[in-house]
Amino acid sequence: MNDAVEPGLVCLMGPTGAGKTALALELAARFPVEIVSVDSALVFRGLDVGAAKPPAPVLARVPHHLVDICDPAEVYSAARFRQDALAAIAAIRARGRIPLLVGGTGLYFRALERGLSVLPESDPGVRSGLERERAALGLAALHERLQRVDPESAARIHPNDPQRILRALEIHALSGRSRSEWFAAAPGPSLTLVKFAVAPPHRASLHAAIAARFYSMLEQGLMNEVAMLRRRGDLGLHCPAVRAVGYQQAWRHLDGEFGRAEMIERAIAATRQLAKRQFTWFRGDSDVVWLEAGSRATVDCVAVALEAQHKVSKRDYNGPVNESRLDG
RNA sequence: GGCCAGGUAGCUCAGUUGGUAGAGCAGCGGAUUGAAAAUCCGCGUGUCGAUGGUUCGAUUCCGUCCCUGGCCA
Repeated sequence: MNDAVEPGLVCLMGPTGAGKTALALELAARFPVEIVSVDSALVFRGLDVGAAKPPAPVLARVPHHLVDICDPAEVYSAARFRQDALAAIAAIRARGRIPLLVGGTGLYFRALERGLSVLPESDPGVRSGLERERAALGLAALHERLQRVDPESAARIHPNDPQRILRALEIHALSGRSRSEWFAAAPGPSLTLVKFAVAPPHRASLHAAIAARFYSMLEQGLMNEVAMLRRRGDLGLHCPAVRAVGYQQAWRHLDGEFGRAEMIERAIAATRQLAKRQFTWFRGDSDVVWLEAGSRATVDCVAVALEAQHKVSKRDYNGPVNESRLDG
């Protein structure tokens, strides 16, 4: 009714290994869709087989956004994601095409949907200073300091959670204002998402798929990929890219921390744990529509949502929609 | 075949001077505001190998048997 209202963005969420990519590609064959990846690992160049990145020919055939946009030495973030995703979505719509958001990073979906508070960006200098203090004084001392500068955040952040304690202190050091003061301001504008989540019928089948997929990653050259990253010399376990599931375990194995069999066991377990945390994000969201991976009904269900989008995009933008894609 | 050491949670093991047991890992649930595939929090009933005996009471002590590993034949 109101043309100023953006149509809801169709999202495909789900745990790693559930079959989101296959579903997205099937939909891309039927609709003028461009995929916006919502995945904190796919952004990194050089993380390919281990991150289950779609292979190059697929990326070439179906437009993908927010894949291979960051060097593994850099730190990507939810804030950058929000900015990049909004730009990609606007560009896709301007082309008269339909953005399809596909991924498993719950925080990124939330950042899009609810917005983020305006906060000072992380600063490597301040961060490493705090890391040194942590090593010298201990985490408890830092939590006590947070208690003084920002009691509200200190109450919310567990004393054993170094990442959040350091970030809260960083915000204060950078700006002189506490994290909770920044949070008090309204977050950026929210977006309407039409959310579908895919999952295998049973946890056991997900676990089996995860294990099988890791062995196939090894066959496809995961270790070579990691060796390549190591050869650069500027990466390490402190890099978010190297901490990614599978890469981290391979890296530590090559450091001599444990043998190959243990690496495999740890990597598969870490993947299962990742999938569980992803479930926690999506389950907590009451307006997610759950679909069974790989079924005909699932494809049709998302297709209906995209169909609605397609009408809207034609009406609102009247751009150069490629009709031949429709019955592709 | 003999001797020795083991058989306790899905796995690796601790423990009970006799009152039916607890860690790590795994698993499960949760949190999640510029690292999020990260970071953190919570959750522990298992014929204590089997079977007889002693005992008010045995996973614990004793006997026998089974299984595993090592050494000796």
